[in-house]
Amino acid sequence: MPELPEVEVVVQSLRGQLAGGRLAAARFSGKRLRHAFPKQAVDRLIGEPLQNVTRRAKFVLLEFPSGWLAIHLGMSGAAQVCDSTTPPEKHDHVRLGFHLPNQQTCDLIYNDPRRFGSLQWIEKSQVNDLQSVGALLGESATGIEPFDPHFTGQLLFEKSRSIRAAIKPWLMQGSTVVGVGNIYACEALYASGIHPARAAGAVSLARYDRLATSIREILQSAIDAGGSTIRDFVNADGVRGRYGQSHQVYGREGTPCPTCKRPIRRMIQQQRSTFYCYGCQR
DNA sequence: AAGGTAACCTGACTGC
DNA sequence: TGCAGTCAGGTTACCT
Repeated sequence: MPELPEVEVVVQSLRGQLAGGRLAAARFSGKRLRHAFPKQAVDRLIGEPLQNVTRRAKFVLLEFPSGWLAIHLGMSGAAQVCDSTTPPEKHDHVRLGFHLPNQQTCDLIYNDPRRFGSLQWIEKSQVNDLQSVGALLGESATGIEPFDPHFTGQLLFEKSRSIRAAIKPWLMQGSTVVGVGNIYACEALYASGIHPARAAGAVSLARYDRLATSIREILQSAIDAGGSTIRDFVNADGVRGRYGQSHQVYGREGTPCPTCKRPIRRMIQQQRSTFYCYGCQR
């Protein structure tokens, strides 16, 4: 479900709805997610104030005085804030009850049919900045944030010199730049005219400059549009994203390329669909 | 050590 | 109506 824009949209709506809240209760379905649910840590969190909601790579970070509760939405996860009386639904796995400043209460519900997502706990004592939080969460969260001013074409160029693998799966790994998943990798490569199967180490600095710019612009436009909804993405208010209407190649196999009118093609890389224009991308 | 593959899951959709 | 096959926004353990 979520790449960086979708996660950012969820973070922003959670931040608004949970501001000033204090964790009051936690329930877990018991079903195995990607990682074991950190039950002990979450139980100890009860009573602590939620200080902030932020994002690192594709993780939603709920910040408490003692650490971060990191939520990953996997492919099909959703984090929504509901009234405490909202009845449970199928695939609800975690329910966090909050007391809000105005004497109100609400529940943050984590629902995930495929269970590729997870909740992990990062103790603040072992970590001092968000960069190291990412490193503790996994390989896919080790790269630079695309909106960090240090993310440039020059950086992509330098990091890619010894890479013979295709540029698209290399980008998606998250060890160089984080948050670029299947949709936005396809879109950004199309926007910068780079063939997704080209070896990462065989792309020039000038083209990496264009790619870095495209990545930032496309991610920002997607955030502004509330994210992409392919089938089921909703933000924490249950609202769907509108960026899907702006996809130039993703999910558009057979339709004419917006630039040269040749049909968009689909191929498989690392078991993922890649959409591209064989005329415009070299 | 880089790079490819299989695996983790459920649900929606297509075609016979 | 049903059944089989395909596909889906991600990540990582495990091969070569």
